Amino acid sequence: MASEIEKSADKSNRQGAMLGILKALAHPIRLQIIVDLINDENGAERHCTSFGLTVAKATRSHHFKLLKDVGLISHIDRGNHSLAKLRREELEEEFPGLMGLLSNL
Amino acid sequence: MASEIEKSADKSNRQGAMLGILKALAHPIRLQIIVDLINDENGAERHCTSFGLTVAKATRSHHFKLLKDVGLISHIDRGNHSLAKLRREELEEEFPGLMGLLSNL
DNA sequence: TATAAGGTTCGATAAAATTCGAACGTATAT
DNA sequence: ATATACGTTCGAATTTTATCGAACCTTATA
Repeated sequence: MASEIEKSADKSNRQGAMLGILKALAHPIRLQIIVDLINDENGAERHCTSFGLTVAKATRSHHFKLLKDVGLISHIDRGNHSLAKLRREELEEEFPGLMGLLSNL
Repeated sequence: MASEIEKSADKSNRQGAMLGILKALAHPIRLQIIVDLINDENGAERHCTSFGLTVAKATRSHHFKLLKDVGLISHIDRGNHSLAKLRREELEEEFPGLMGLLSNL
């Protein structure tokens, strides 16, 4: 059973996690990536190069790392190939409505 | 009737508006303000000083201006007194699910 | 094995956001 | 009318993000 303190901590972590997600989404490139992934078929895996980003590869890598660090995507690294996959179910489970909110853009 | 181009423009503006909102929410102080307002009773108006923020008044003013500029709150300025009100219905109309998403934090 | 093709990391630079004090403006109260 | 309280604006300093080239690493291919 959770004490008041634990519940409060949960709440804080939850808000912190949401803050991280909001920070990650608060950039046009990263928002576009997530919107694209949401509108893809469920479970789709996409090459990092398939989003038509017009930035240097170091910058692209930076943005994908950020999205991965906050849990928006999982990143399959095969050294040569890099695939991005939306963590759809996990996100819907933790923050119901987030996917739907971003799917209408 | 909307042409394809107009629909595309709408889409882009919509995403731009959402990007602005995400940027506004991507700061702990501003997120806390909005979460507090959401959990208040509908239509509540609150003094800017009632959120317990520990920043200088210039900083506080800056954050509230940002929230107002992206349409998250309306700002009633009486010279002396400053009240903040969540634009709940308008936001729910334009971005269904946003209020609900932030109400569970 | 050697070569090429991607992706990541590092270091430096540029751009954006945050913060605050000071000056100013506006309303309320004495 | 004067003083006080509160909010905004301005300017500067600090901090955080974003960006890119170069070097490096890993896999695939000749």
